[in-house]
Amino acid sequence: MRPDVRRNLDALLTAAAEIFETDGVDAPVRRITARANVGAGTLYRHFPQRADLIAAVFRREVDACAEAARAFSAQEEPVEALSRWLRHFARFLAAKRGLKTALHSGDPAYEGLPEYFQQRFVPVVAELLDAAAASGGIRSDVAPYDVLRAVADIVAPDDDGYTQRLLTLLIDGLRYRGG
Amino acid sequence: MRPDVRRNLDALLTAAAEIFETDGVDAPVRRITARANVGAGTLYRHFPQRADLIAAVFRREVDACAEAARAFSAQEEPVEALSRWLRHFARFLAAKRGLKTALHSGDPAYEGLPEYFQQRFVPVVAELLDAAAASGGIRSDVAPYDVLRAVADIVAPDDDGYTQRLLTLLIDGLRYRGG
Amino acid sequence: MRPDVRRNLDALLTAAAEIFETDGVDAPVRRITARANVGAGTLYRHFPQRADLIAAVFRREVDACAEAARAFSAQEEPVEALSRWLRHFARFLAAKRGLKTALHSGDPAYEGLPEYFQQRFVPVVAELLDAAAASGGIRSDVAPYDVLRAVADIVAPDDDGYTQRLLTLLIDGLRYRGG
Amino acid sequence: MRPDVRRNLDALLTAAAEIFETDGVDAPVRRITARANVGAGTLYRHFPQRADLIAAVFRREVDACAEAARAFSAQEEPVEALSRWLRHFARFLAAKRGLKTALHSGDPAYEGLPEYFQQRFVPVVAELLDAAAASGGIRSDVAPYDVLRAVADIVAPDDDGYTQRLLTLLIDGLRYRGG
DNA sequence: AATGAATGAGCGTTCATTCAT
DNA sequence: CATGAATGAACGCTCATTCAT
Repeated sequence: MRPDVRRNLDALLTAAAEIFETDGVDAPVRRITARANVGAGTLYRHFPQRADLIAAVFRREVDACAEAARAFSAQEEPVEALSRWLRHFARFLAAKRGLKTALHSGDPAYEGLPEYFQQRFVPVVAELLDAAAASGGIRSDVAPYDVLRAVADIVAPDDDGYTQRLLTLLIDGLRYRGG
Repeated sequence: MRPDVRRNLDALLTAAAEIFETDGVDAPVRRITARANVGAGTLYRHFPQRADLIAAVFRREVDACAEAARAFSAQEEPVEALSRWLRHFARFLAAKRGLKTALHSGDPAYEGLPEYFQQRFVPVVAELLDAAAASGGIRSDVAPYDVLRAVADIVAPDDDGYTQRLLTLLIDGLRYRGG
Repeated sequence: MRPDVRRNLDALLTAAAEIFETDGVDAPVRRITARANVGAGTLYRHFPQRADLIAAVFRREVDACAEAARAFSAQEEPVEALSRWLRHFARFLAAKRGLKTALHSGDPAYEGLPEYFQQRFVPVVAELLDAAAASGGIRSDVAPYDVLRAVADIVAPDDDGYTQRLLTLLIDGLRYRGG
Repeated sequence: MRPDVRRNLDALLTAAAEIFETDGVDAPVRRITARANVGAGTLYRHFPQRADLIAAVFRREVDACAEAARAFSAQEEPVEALSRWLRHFARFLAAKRGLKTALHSGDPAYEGLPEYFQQRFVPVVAELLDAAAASGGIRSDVAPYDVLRAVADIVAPDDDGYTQRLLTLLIDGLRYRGG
């Protein structure tokens, strides 16, 4: 990859990351290109769909977030590992203004985005749930996707207290069994 | 209030209700005024903020939804009454395309909207929670507002299965108590 | 119609006529609105399709051109009347830069335009052809539409000599009969 | 000429021919370079003007079309040879989407194009006209260029019926003499 | 009080052309 | 010589809001 291309790509990803942080993921395209000092065409060349840019911007962080599950699994007992990681995942989402909305918007501009995130995160939460269920700490009839989506729904970037309380409630729901 | 003013107001509310149902609450203003056979200025006179129109449109239904809690309380035991009403409330939100998003969007156009809904619904859910806690069916350390907001977060108009499963999980979380 | 609306409409039609003359009928919309000192929306309100604007701009002139056939019919013998009017029609088209191309472009922006022009002109040329054929001056097996289209094809705004020579040839073709 | 240069040139010509066939002669440049697996700069090096590319692409076919006149002249009597060749020429143009329009568009991108085609075709039609006039089958006061241009004007790729009828009329015009 | 025409900034997107690599 | 990434002006169009009528 040519160095100037690399430079432009980096500039775009950096600019997009900053803009996404402050303005959310559906900020005007022009703001990103302006910040990156790059023509509009350059952005469209690298990221024909807005979803492609979002995915690219968050890919590393997504991977890191997914990886974190291993550490929790290794260090904590299963239910605690699950709990920790869900909170970790919530923080991840909270930092991405507008991502939550985009994920379930149905807007064609975001096509492919939910799929990408699911592919990465569903296995992670599935494993955590299985381990916790195997340990007898939670019930085993809850789908990984539901949990993932629930956390995404519940995240409130501006109200961490609420998010934490709801996560507790959600995990308690997983712990609850009939009786 | 002059009769023609009254007529215009009614036309606007009716039109907006229909448009909101089909196109969601951030449908173009013009579609509403066109359907109501009313000038754009007339709408802005009565509802300076889009939130005002939404609140007005849904006021009656909000009231009805809140009232329904009484019936549930009278007919069911406390936890069941709570559960029933939360599902009722979820259906109410599911029917209002885009309302959920608008409620937490932070968009200045929707200023005042969350407050209005809270004023009406928080007391309702507070009462249901208190009764259920008093009966020993659920714990007592969960804030009404949190529950309300959680249901709004969780509602998925196009995926009732998910909504129902999550409501179950949420209520189970309320039932869970430490041990 | 309110006077300001009338004024804007006039400004638009005048501006469009001027722009069409110099830049052709697919000049950028913005150039027209700029010249008319009018917002883009105003143009779109009155003329949702570009074809609508073109039709409106040329309507009066189209009518005048069609009407002219009467005078020729009244004053000249049939074949001469036909000949004169075809040249008149050619001049009309020559003055409308790009109209010819637009008429047969298939571009959806020009939808409805050919139809409008045909509706107006086909009867005119049909009558002229019939009269000329009745007088024995030309053959009777040529379709009005073909003649109309042929003239449109042949018109060369920048080369009146060519246009005139070809018109002669075309009319001679009409005069020719087998032997 | 270096073999790689030759290869690129061939690829460009082949690609352009295919694209012109399907998308017309003002298809985006990029589509051509992409199909040829060649950089944009390579195209611009060889064909600084779009017209240069068009001329190069059609050169062989132009030559073949011009050559065909000889065969007609040899096999048919003069007027018939003329008639046949004009229809042949019309088919040639009809197959080149957008060429007709480009020829008389005045667009600077097509600069030089008309000249190239004239150089090749005018002598051909001149000879055919002369022969036909010499045989007494047609008049002798019509310029070759006019006939050529008229055919180009008249060609309608999507309406062969019209094209044929107009060609007949045109040739009849040539046959007509005063009378 | 009501109208609804007008505004015009703002959007996403395309594409001929240039020029660093 | 060739590449192909980058440019960036230009386009058509939308729509919340204002304000002359």
